[in-house]
Amino acid sequence: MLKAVIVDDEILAIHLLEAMLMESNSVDVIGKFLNPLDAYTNILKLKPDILFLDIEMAEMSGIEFASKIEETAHLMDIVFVTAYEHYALEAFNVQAVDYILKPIDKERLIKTIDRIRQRRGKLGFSANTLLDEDIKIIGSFHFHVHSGRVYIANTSLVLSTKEFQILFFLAQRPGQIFHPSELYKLIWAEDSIGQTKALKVHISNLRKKLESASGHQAKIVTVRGYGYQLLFE
DNA sequence: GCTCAAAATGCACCCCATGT
DNA sequence: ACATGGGGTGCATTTTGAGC
Repeated sequence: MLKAVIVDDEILAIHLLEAMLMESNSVDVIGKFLNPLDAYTNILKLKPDILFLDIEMAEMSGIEFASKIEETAHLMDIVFVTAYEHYALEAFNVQAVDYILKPIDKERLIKTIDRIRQRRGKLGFSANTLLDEDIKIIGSFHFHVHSGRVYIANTSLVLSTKEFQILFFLAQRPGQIFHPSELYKLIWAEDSIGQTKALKVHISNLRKKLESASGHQAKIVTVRGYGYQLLFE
């Protein structure tokens, strides 16, 4: 049974998430906090496996909270729960294992829990194990967030920062099509203002690297007039 | 802290594919 | 045939990191 702590400044959101976690029969909620400052002082004692964290809180943002937690010796899997998708990249920069949008979909939550359990099983670590780097398994990819490396089919892919961000973003949403300007905005966190040439160059480089490493296990497909999507074989 | 080299990123241009 | 969208290449600029 995984131990979880929920931090959210809305009591209803906490109750809803707690109920869903209890129904999953695989997660035990050992702490609930409305105030992130209270949570911070207690979380090191509780030593949870998973931390469900709201991003938009009055006293301290979830991103800021996660950064503070990262500085401690105890590593836990952080799952951000928010109503806003634009926080996604920032969230993953602070070791988020997953990112769930409100209103929470129960099946999506179960998948997240399963993935965390699988990951912990694979890596063989318990709640108090210190990892060298955070590994996120998506499809046939293993993303090593801290080193910026990606492993696919036992082959290591060396990517630049932007290439990693693009691939990481697309891999989390396989089959979903993103218009170049939309993708640019999400990765660069600013409007492309019609300038997506840079993105095209990175996509081109990624394709070459993906093909040499994985053959056709995963590829970035252009849907003419609509955008790019990542497909797994 | 400075310098220099390497890597990353961005941009311009050209070519190709597709739709009309 | 033409217009448009997309991909590839080469070069310029910026950023990063190592060495001193």
